[in-house]
Amino acid sequence: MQDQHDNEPADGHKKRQAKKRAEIIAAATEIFFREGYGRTSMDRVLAAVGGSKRTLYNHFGSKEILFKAIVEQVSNRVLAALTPQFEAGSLRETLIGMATSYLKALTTDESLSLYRAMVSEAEHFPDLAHNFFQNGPGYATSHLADYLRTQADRGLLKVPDPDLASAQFLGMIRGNIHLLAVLNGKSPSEKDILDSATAATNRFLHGCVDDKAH
Amino acid sequence: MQDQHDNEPADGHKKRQAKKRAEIIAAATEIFFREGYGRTSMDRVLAAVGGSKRTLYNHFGSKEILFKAIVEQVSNRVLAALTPQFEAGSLRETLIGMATSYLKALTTDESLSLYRAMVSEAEHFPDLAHNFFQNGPGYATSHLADYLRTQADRGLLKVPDPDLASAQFLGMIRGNIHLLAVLNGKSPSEKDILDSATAATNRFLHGCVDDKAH
DNA sequence: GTCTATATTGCGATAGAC
DNA sequence: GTCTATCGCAATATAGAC
Repeated sequence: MQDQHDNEPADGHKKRQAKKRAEIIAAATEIFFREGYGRTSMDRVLAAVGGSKRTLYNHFGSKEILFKAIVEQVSNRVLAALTPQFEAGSLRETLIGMATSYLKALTTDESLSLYRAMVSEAEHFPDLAHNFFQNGPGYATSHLADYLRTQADRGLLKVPDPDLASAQFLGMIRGNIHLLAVLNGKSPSEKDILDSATAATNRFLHGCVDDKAH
Repeated sequence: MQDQHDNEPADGHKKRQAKKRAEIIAAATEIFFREGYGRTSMDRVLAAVGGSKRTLYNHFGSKEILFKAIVEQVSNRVLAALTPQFEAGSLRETLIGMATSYLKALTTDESLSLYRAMVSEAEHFPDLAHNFFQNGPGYATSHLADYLRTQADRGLLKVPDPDLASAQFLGMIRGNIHLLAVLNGKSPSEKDILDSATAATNRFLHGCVDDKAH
């Protein structure tokens, strides 16, 4: 290979670099989220991914940088799934479907790990914690609020403050299920999720819907 | 037997020991909760409390033991305050008062620190995490459930499953306030707390109360 | 590989309580 | 004076960031 310009690596080189980077992140993610930031050592990461120390530090200049890269990558996977998805159907059916998918996304292994990491490291990585809230729970709240607002405008709901109502509803959906999963390290069953979603929707609606039934 | 058994040290010695123990715990609590378990070193604790390493290890044989002692002590202070307190008054007033005191207790600096520590270390101290849930959120839930059950028996509430309703209500009270406080590290204002408590109660009641008003 | 940090222990001296 | 808790300092061994 005599010829490629030294400053312009060919695609193959970039690909190899990207592959290595992905391998490091994949291996490190598992360790960082299982052991926590403090207990995770770069040596341990290196042992898992293989290769040389030099390579590891060429990709990620420090432990903090590696951690941030991990969080960013996992956030992109996890937080998008938190956004409420509305299917067609009655108001009640829509809310139950949304609540189910929200609770399911929230209790994924990866989601629980990210939550633990953000709560643990909020003080030392305030920017990560801030982004986590904005793109995760915060975005889900305001997105659901938009839906509630449209339904309120149609007279189907009585919610003077859609953002507040949205946060209430999401909080009710989580109930104790989320915290239990966080502390126990195991996701709830499908049945628990569906039950909680249904019950939360019923209680939320019967407090919001204009109840003129005699 | 003119005096105490030879194996039982006199009161003065015990008192000095107890004082030192309290000093260690006080200094260590601040560091463990601010820095997290992993980042906290015994040397750092020692520098804060002063004295000798041997004394530290005589009181607490290891870092883990010290951490457990801290969690136990803080739990006793914090978790008791989480238990819903019911004052006399109408159902609505009672629930608002309960919600307010619950949310206030939940967003204390110490309560937030304990929450972070338990979430962070749940995997490595599963017994602590289990006790935390049982004596904290779990106990609060079942205690409120008892109250809801009595009100339901009197026909004032329509709650077929008081435990579920209790978890829903408490989740609604927390809304996003608790997570925001956990991630930001600062407690919400009195106004935010009272507003959330009132709004949650209103929504909860209008979904439970038998709404025959035409 | 290097250099620092860290958990844990040993031991003789000291000071406070009886 | 006799306990007993504490102190100060050194040492060991291991791990960790870079």
